[in-house]
Amino acid sequence: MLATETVENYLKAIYLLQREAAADEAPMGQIAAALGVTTGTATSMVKKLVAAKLARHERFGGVRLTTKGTRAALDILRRHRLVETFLVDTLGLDWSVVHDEAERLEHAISPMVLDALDRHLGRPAFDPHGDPIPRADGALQESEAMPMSELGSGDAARLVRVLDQRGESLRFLRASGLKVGATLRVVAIEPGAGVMRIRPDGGSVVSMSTTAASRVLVRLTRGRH
Amino acid sequence: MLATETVENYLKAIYLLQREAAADEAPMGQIAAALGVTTGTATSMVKKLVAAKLARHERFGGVRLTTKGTRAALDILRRHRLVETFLVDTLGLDWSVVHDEAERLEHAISPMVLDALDRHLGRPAFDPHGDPIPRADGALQESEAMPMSELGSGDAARLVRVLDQRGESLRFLRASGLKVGATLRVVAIEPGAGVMRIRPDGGSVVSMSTTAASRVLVRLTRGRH
DNA sequence: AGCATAAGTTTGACGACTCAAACTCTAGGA
DNA sequence: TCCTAGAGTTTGAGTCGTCAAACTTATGCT
Repeated sequence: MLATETVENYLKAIYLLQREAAADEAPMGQIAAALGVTTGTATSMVKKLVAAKLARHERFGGVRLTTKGTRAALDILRRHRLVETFLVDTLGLDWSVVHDEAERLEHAISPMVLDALDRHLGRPAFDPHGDPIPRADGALQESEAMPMSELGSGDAARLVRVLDQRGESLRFLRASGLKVGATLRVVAIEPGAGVMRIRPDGGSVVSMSTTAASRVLVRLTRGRH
Repeated sequence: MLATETVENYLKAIYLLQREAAADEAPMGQIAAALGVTTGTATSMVKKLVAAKLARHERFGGVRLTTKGTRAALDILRRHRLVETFLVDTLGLDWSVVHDEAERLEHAISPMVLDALDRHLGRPAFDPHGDPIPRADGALQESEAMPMSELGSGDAARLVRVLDQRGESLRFLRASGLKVGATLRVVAIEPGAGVMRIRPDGGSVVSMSTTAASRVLVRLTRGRH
């Protein structure tokens, strides 16, 4: 089906950037940045993906995966997220380190090992960061959630997903008692300072920038309305 | 410390061939065969290992790892065997398939994951084939054992290690009830035919060539003397 | 409209790993 | 001793993924 480890990385990066981008297209520069290569390198690799019918691209435009490319990207994402779940649930590693580890392991997992892993973990639907794990057939169920930054003062909510998976951010959240599944309450909002104050249940109040809060997704349990 | 996946594969192959070879040197042709490359390729890679002080080699001679190379090879072997143990013990895969899977995974395991895996498995000393797992410091304890081919008629023994790890051989052994830890008895030996007949405890008699039997190691529990 | 700047593309080169094929050495008969 | 078969080496070339640097296009500001 698909080829090298490098190709897998490009597909995954394009897939994720496409989800984020407004135009549903991944800009070449961001693909390059995501992979840590020069834009020239990204351009020539994308050319290869296009030749393999994994992506579409026109000169000076954005990159978009084909159905085939999307299917392959979801397969990689499935491997990545199952491996992360395994590293946290079975091996007990901290969620702030598993992303990088999974990045390496995801390419070495065969379908047989993947299925055994899935079974061992009880066929989980979400990984430790709350990201949905694509099913083997490529189905992906995003969970309903809103950015924590949109909560109002006094709102109570449950944390369901963390989008920013840099180790630094994850360590801050864990240290604050903000993990997936935790409930919390908005104590105060200071729009001028761009800061909100949050109290996780059973923890003490922490301050977060609105920007950081916008990358944490929650589900409202009791609104202020 | 060490470099690419390819280099790791060469080191592991040389280490294993060196153990087997009479002269404690790995012949170039066998290195090439083990890695599935031409001898020309092996020659040039070995040249690189020598430049990195991982191996010694003189023109038209055999290859021998340096202390540094041996240390690196043991590290890879540790990863390989721990992964195999994990695949069998935790994920429940059959021992006839885990070798190839571990071959891919061993290169993607970081020290942190390796240690977590080791802890999760209870710091095992042997893998599912009975091969000793090198310790993190490079210590390796070979178990005392003799080839099953050296048993005499009527001898009882426990199977402690399987050297031939091709899927075909392992499937035969498993189907016969001959797994690591099993006890067995030699029913008959027919030197002319080069065949011995074995009865695993709780199983029925199976025939094996002396050659195949020589690659199965046992510990005598009751001799015929 | 005109132009500077940011974004993307192309080109030429390189390192890692590989092969095929020509070549060289070693060792074991006759 | 000589010669040859087998093992090993060398050379030239190719693929993959990468970079640096020269070049092209698009965009947004004045």
